[in-house]
Amino acid sequence: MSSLQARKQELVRDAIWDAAIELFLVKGFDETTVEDIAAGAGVSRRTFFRYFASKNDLLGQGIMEYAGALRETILACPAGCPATQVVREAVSRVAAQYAAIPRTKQIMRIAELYPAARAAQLSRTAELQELVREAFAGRGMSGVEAGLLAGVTLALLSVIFRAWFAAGATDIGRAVEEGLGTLRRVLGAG
Amino acid sequence: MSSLQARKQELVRDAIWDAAIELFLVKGFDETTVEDIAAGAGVSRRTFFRYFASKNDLLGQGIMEYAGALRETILACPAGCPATQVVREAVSRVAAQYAAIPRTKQIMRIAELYPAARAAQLSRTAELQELVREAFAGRGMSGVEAGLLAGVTLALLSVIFRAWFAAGATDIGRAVEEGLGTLRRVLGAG
DNA sequence: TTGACAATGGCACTCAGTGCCATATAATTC
DNA sequence: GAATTATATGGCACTGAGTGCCATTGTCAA
Repeated sequence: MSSLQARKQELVRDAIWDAAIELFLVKGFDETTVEDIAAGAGVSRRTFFRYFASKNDLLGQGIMEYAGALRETILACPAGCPATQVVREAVSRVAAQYAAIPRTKQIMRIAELYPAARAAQLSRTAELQELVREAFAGRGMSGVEAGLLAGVTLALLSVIFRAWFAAGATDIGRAVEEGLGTLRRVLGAG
Repeated sequence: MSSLQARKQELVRDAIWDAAIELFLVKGFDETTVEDIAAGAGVSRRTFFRYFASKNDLLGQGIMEYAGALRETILACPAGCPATQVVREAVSRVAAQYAAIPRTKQIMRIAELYPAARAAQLSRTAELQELVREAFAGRGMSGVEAGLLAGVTLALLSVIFRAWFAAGATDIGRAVEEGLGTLRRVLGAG
């Protein structure tokens, strides 16, 4: 399915995304209207909404694109696989994928600058955590286990991205191990 | 500050809240407009926005009312206090407080029924997690530790509320212990 | 080339959210 | 108790988000 239409759609989607990020960084998130973005991308306002459900969706869609991969990774681990191993694989894989998207850093920068943008991203993160919870529950875990592991998984992802964003490059596999180690150590005492 | 004005404000706030919950449960969340709520509370649309920043705020304000208590509990623990103890106290205290609010169950019911309402609540939960993270960081922890503990804390709260909502009453102290135990067990292997 | 199908643009509409100002009600002062 | 000052409210008007509808344009297949 790489027809001319599909490629044009990808082009338009990218144009919208680029125009939006540019404007967010220059004018600010709240000050940029959908109309501005559409104009910047050379497209009508109406068309914008055919690609993105909302202005916030511009920030969240990148996250959600990999929700499926996260879910599959969790469900793909063999039945007897210990929970930490599942978390390890899921976090490593998704972090690596997400870090590879060029727009990720710019989006994190925008979220860092503007509270409304940060709120939009946090909202998506919470949504993603729900999906992860359901995936863990699908592995035959109790609701409590699934909920806690989902929390741990997303917290790890968040911590890793924070480090990755702050320090430039990060060895993601190593960061996951350190995070799990920290968690064990902190929870172990008391 | 329990003047006549203050008591009237409380009255109006409650009237709006009650009207909103009633309408959400009867008409549905998306189908209920701010104008409906204002009319139901016997107040103008403009006045609604003087009490609540948005329709979503009706669902989130209950959560955020206790953000301060959560933060203080975390910061109040003595310096050498182990992290699990901090988490234990924070979760226990806030869970008990939040469970005592009459509207909590109805709001959870609404969030259960309507995706948009659930999204609004999740958004607030994520916001709360940020505050908790900052509180842990304020205890002199590393960013990684703070991020992970905040994730664990909110996951525990979520799990406990889920149980509390499903099963009617729950021994919150016991639930916290079980949650922490589950977490140690699950993370210990592998 | 023609006909089916998808993408786009433009229009109009509802609703959220906000600034502004006039009015009414409470608190304060004399 | 009357006058004055704050504060809460209501109404109005405005911008912007998001959506349904339809005419138009461009793409694909026969």
